[in-house]
Amino acid sequence: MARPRQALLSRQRIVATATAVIDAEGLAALSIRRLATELGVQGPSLYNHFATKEEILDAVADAVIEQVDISVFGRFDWRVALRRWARSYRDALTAHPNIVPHLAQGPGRRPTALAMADAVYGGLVDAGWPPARATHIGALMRYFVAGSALGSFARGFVDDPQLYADRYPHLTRAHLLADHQKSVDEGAFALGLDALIDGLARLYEDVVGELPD
Amino acid sequence: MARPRQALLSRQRIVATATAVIDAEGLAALSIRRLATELGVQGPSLYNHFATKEEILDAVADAVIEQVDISVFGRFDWRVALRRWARSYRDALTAHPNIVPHLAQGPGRRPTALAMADAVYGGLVDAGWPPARATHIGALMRYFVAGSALGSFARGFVDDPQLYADRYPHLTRAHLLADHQKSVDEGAFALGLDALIDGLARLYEDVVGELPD
DNA sequence: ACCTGAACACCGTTCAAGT
DNA sequence: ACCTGAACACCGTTCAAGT
Repeated sequence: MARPRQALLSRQRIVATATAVIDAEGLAALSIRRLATELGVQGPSLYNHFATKEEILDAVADAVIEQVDISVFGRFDWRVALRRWARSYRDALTAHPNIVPHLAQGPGRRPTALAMADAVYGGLVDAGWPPARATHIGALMRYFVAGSALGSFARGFVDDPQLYADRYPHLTRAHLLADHQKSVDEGAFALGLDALIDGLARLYEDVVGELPD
Repeated sequence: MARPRQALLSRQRIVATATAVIDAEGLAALSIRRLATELGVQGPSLYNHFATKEEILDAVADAVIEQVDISVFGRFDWRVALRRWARSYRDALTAHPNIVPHLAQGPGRRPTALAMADAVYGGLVDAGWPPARATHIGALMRYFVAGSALGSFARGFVDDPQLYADRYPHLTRAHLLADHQKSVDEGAFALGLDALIDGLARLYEDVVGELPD
């Protein structure tokens, strides 16, 4: 074949297909050859569009973050903005949980991830938070959201009553968790988000005080 | 050589060496052949002690969790116990951050991880939390702690002033974050832990009420 | 500019052969 | 019981050769 008159590949198509493989079979299942097969080309062709596999994973991660709604900062009270952003952030990550370990390494040079960090930090500083606190809040929210998407808590428990019986006196019903995966993880996230924002709002009143309107 | 009269390997020695390689060079650097070389044997020898590489990673993960102090449950007020456990949990994970993505997949069949889940859940239920809430609290604490250890927030920002200048108006000082990695991550964790436990304590008073002594 | 086949130095795992 | 060499089907990446 050599070079076709119309390019067979594009960065966008590569990223979309990589995302589909990672979603369906996990990070470990994504190899260059496998991805190439899925795209109808040979492995080395991909190196015309990305320098390394790492660059492909970065592009997948950034495309996931592109789904996060950061328009809330500046438009709503910081408590409301933080809550809506955290929900949107979690929704984006739980739609693609297998890429979370890669994405949680930080924004690096990924433009969408940097734009998100900029919006969050800027929103908090504009709301009156001291810069150091704004950094901490951005960090701790990422801890909580990334942790919640990294692996389901409920699915982490094997569905085998024999495993828990006798040995772990309080876990006698843990084998049922997997059946309620979604509501357990959702309930835990909701409770943690409430507690976090409640705790931060109380601190805010001490640190920043009520601002005159 | 064939079989030596004194076994060259033991599960313990394999786990210790695997942990050292993962700590020093990351999860991706740990291959069976590399680990075998480090242990002075050939690759296939390891399969006399572990059935798969996955089992080795499970053993590394469980050894990390073994360092977490779960003796606090039942000995202290649940707020104090939760706080001390979370700190100890984070200390254990941040000592071995590269294994966190594996470990955060849940306890599976790892005995130490199951014992920890049992202690946390039991401690909360004994303190009067309804079972469903106790599950949620165990989950959300894992989200926060695992997220905080998964990747440094501060190190996630590249040390390159040019990257942020102009493009990200609020991140003009982000290139300095890496220099303060430890205090940024520690400050964010401390703030989040305070907010979480404060928020949960307020809920506790609504849900459980004050118990007579 | 963009795709290919061949090649390099790697993987995890199996298995028969040794003691 | 426990270590070995050879082998299998894989990896990510490079590169000269094609159009």
